[in-house]
Order: sequence, then C-alpha cells, then structure tokens
Amino acid sequence: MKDPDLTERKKKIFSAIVEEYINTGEPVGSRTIAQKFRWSLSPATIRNVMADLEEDAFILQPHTSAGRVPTDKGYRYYVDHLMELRRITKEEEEFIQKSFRDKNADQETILERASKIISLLTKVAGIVMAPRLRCSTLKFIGLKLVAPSKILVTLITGSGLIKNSIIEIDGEINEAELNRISEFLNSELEGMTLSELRAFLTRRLLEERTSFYILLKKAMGLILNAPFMKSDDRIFFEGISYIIQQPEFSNISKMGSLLKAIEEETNFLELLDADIEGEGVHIHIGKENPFKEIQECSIITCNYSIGRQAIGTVGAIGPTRMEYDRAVSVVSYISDFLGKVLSELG
Amino acid sequence: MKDPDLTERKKKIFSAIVEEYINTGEPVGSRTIAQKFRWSLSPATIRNVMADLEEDAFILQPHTSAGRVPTDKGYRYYVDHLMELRRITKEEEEFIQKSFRDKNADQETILERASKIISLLTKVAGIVMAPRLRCSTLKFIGLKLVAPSKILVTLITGSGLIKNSIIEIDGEINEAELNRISEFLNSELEGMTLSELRAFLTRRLLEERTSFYILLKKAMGLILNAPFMKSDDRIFFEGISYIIQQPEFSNISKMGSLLKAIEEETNFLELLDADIEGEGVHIHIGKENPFKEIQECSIITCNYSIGRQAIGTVGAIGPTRMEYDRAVSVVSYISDFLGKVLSELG
DNA sequence: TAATAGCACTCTAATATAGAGAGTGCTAAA
DNA sequence: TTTAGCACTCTCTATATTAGAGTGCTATTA
Repeated sequence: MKDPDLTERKKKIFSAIVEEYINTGEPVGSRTIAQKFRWSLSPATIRNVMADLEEDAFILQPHTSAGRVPTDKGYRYYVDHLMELRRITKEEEEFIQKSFRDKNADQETILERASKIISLLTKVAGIVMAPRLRCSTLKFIGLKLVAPSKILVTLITGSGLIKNSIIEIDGEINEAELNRISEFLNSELEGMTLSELRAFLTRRLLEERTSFYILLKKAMGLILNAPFMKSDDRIFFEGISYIIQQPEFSNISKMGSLLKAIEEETNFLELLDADIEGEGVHIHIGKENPFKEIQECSIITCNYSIGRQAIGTVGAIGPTRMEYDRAVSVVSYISDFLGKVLSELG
Repeated sequence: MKDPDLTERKKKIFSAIVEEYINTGEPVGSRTIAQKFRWSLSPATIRNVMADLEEDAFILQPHTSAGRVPTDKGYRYYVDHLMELRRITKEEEEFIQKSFRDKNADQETILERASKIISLLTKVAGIVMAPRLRCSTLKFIGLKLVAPSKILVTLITGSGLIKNSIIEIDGEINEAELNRISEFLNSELEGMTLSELRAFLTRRLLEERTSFYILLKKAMGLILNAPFMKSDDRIFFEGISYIIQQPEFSNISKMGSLLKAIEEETNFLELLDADIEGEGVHIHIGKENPFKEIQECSIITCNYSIGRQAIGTVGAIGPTRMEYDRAVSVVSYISDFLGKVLSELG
C-alpha cells in the first residue's frame, strides 16, 4: 500500500477524474478536467497525463472514443492516498444525536435505526451487524422454571442484548436449586464473555470435588445447551432502493443477482465478521470483495466497541462509484456513537 | 361479488385468456385461444367474444393491434368465480413439514422460515406478520431485579414469543415483593390477552382496598410501562428478487418505488392488520390496494390462529399477473401449519 | 523539452426509415 | 350464429445515417 509516487500534477488530475466521475457517473474527458482547472492546462496536456494514468491501470476507457473511468486499482489509490477525510457536518451530527435520543429503545430498535441513518446520510445502503455474542460481556443470567422440566434461560449482555431460550431438561429441578445456580453464575460472570464463562465452568468443574460439583454441572448444561449459543447474529440492512437507483444497476439481471446476494445474509455475515479484527475503517473495493455479485460494489465498514472490546460492525455498501469520503465519515461517526449508545443500554 | 352470469362459453374463453396471460406474460390473441380449444372455434368467433369481454371491462388491449390482457376487474371475477382451487402437492407438503421439523427453533426462526417457504413455493414474495401481541394469550410473566431499581420483565405468550423489557422504577423494590407480584400475575393470567390483563388489573384495583392494593398498583405499573406494550409487530419479508425478475418490473423506476414501499414496512403492517378480521383467504388485486406503489401487485393473505384465536397473518405478494391458485393453496396451507407449529411452541 | 494546437480517426448514441408480423374489426357469405 | 377474407393499425426489429464526444498523433511553440 505504499505510494507509487506520482507527480503532484498527476495526482491532482487523477483526483479530479475520480471526483468528477463519482459526481456524474459519466466517463470523464480531457476537456472537462481542463475546465475544472480553469484552463490552466490544455485538454491535450491532460490527455497525455491520462494516457500515463491509463498505463498505470488507474483509469480505463469503456471504449475508444469515450472519457476515462477509474478502475478498482484507481479507487484504491484514491482512498489510500488522495482522498481528503472530512468531518461530518454539524447538521448531520445533530440529526444523528436526535435520532438516538429515545431512552426506551431496545437494542434491536437502535441497530435498525443505525442502519437507516447510515443509508440516509450516505445515500447508499446501510448495514449493521448486531453485537456478536461471543465478543459481548455478560451482565446477567436468569434461570426460571416455567414448567416442571422447562427452564427459561435469560441472558443480558453488556451491550444491552437480551436473549432467551427455553430449554427442556431431562429430570426435574426445583426452584431453590435453580436460584442457587443463577446466584452463583451472576456472582462470577461479571465481565466475562460467553466463551470465557464456558472455559471458567470447565476449569472449576475439574477442580471441584465437593457437592458443589453437581450444581456446576447443571449450570453448564443449562448454559451450553441454550439455543442462543448457536448465535444467529442478525444483520440490519436498509436502503437497497438507493443502490438500485444508480445507473450502474439499470441492468435488471445485475440488479437481480445483487438483490439475491443481499437476501442471502450469510454472505455478509462472513464478510463483516472478517473485519472485526483490526482497527478503524475498512474499505473493500469492487473486485476485492469475495463474491461476484457485489464486485461492482464497495463496502465501507467500521467496528463499534464497548469499552475497548470491538463487538460488532457497521457499514455502508454502494456501487464502487460512491462518495467514499462521505461514507467513511458517516460510518466512522456512527460506529463510535453506536458503541456509546449501546454501552448505556447495558 | 355476485356472478354477473356470463355464458358458459364466455367463461371458458375468459379463463383461458387469464391463464394463458399468467403463464406467458404476453397479451394473448384470438389465435392462441382458438388453438387452446383445438380449433373447435375459429379465431374470428373468439374475437367476437373478446370484444364482448372488453366491453365488460374484464380485459383490455394495451394497444390497437395487440392481444388482450386481464384487467383488475377481470382478475377479480376470475378468482371469485372461475379459478379452480387446487390442493398443494404431496411433495410440497412434505417439503413444508420437513422444513419445520427442527424442534429447537424459536419463534423468530420459524416465522422467517415460513416466509421463505412461501416465496419458494409461490415464486413470488412471501410475507409473514409476527403474532400480534394484543391477540396473543399470556403464558408467563417473569419479574427479576437486575439492578437496584431496574427490573427485567419477561413475557411468554401462547405462541411462543418471548419478549423482554428492562424498566426502571422510581423507588426501590425488594426481591421478595417482586416475587409476590409475579406469582400473583402468573396465577391469574392464564389464557388472558395483554389487554384483558390490563382490564383485569384495573378492575381489581377498583375493588381492592386492602394492603394488596399497593401490590396490584405496582404490578400494573410494571406491565403497562414495559416497552413491549408499544408492540412493534415484526414483518418477515422474503423473495423480493422473484418479483423484480418479472417483466412487469423491468421498468427501473417502478421497481424502485416498489422496493421503497417494501422497505417502509409500516404500510404493510396496516394492510395485513386489516385482514385479521374475517376468515379464510383474502385477495387484494392491483388497484384495490390502498397505496399506489403496489397497485400493480396482488396480495394474498390468510390468518393463522392458535386455538380459535387469529393472531397473525401470512401472505404472498406478487405482480397482479401471478398464479393465484398456487398462491392461495400455499398461503392457506402454511397459515394452517404455522398455527400448529406455534401452538406447540407455547 | 514540456505544453499546445490542429486534425484525422473511432466509436457511441440518437434518429430516421422501412418492413415484417401479429392481431384486430368489419363485412359478407355459409 | 359462425366463419372466411381482407384491409388496417400498431409495435418491434433491423438497418442506415448522422452528430458529437473524445481520442491519439504530429508538428509547432514558448
């Protein structure tokens, strides 16, 4: 990702091409750029530079007598070296804060809202992945008998997620015992993640030889068998209609396969999951993406965290020709904000 | 909805037109129909009948020299009087049953699956509305102190829905008292709906003058303030990609506004909500629909019930040119089946 | 030597034209 | 009442033509 060290002028012209193309969606010609520079350079000169840029594979011509269009490689260079990051505007900031003011909202509502806001502000689709259970710290585990051998297991995470499972046990269990288990769990679990809790229980189980052993064993059975362990992490997707309005998707069959890919959420799960390692904003441009339906799209993602722990991902997805600077600023701001909102929930 | 009493022949020809159009998507001409009748009638004769049908506004010509296309009124007559209901096939039945075999699935998973199945079998979009809280009977209410003045309210309905809210109370409350409240509620609520419970508490509150009064009052506060009372009924939507593949939506802007309407779920909430009154399958054709984005679509809905109580709605939505007989059979079968699956969950 | 003006060339997209084909409505005959 | 025949209408497709945008190359200029 080192800077191939273009001359200043080349950079300026390339930036101008990218930005012009992002704005208009039309291949951009030498005249247009010359005009942008107030004719301080002639179209012919621009053309020479363009020929160079084309040799570097930063731009290409859709056909011989058309203007230039940035390639994936070009966009990559642009976002890595040329793009000026911009802060979100005051109005946008206020809008976001107002949207999250509602105190009574639960996690689901908040996440849904976040994805809607991203899509509104970036004019591309917003995508929010719910806090991953395996990264979340535990806050509370409730065990309650709802029928002779049915137990309601309730789990609250630090990010305000409340999950329930009803699990059927083999024998019967009495309420007092259940209370002892849940008291024990709650006294120990503070700040652990689910997998840490599992490890903890396993370890204790090996050390323990007293009557407490049975209790521990039951606790483990309850926690590990609950369906929420096979966490079907949810994804909130909003604003597909923005994408399909873009001219690059006027081709119906392209549109169709994109939609299908989006409906098949698991694709995105993997994709977002991969980004949870690593700091800051991730950008995936066009062909860099793992599956072909979205290889004319770019995805901007950023983790959100509670405390230091990254627990989920928010992002924006649109055509490669999207306003990267805007998307980056929005996604990064929202990820930050969402982390805070969810912490307060916990 | 009375039969305008067409002659037998007219009906047969009209049916043939509708079915042919549904299959091909092309305006159907007199030749095609004559062929379908193995030339027992000449195209010229068919044309005469068609002219009549056009006068009745059952069909129309997109332009002078084109074949005929059914109107909304035509479809309406077709589904009301001509369409032959068909049972779902053995294979489809098996497929559905297999899909719901998983014992550990929670309500959300089941509903999602139902909408996916509808879309798979009907080849149009499937839509499932989660059980309406206000129609569901209560099974269990759990109250649990998670912090000095924070109470986790858990509610389980007869349809297997588990809902949680954390509510903050003004003063403090001790665990023993909380247990008394929840015991009281659970002993009384069996089979009530939420609104019945509310009414019940209000009534008791008026009668009661003992120390129990305070308890009741607290119970009411807890139940009625919980966010789940403002039930944001969820909708599961699957298979939009089927719709956009249809030629009638090859027009991008039409597609766009349809998608937007779908993303704005509240529209559909109202629509489905209205259908919960009344038995059996409801069909809404084209312009009969309340908002313009879906006036080239038809919606087939059917309630699902637990016991006798209708609690939610499933449906299929596709272009007016859809296979009504197939959609009706699938939707009606699934609604039945879903009711049973959810009952077992409760 | 870098920048520019000029010019021939290429390719697309828009427009016009013509013809085929599908389907109709009407009329007259069976 | 049904049908055959026929003129007519309209769309759709293919083809040709043209305008325009943009290029690359070359010779010229500062």
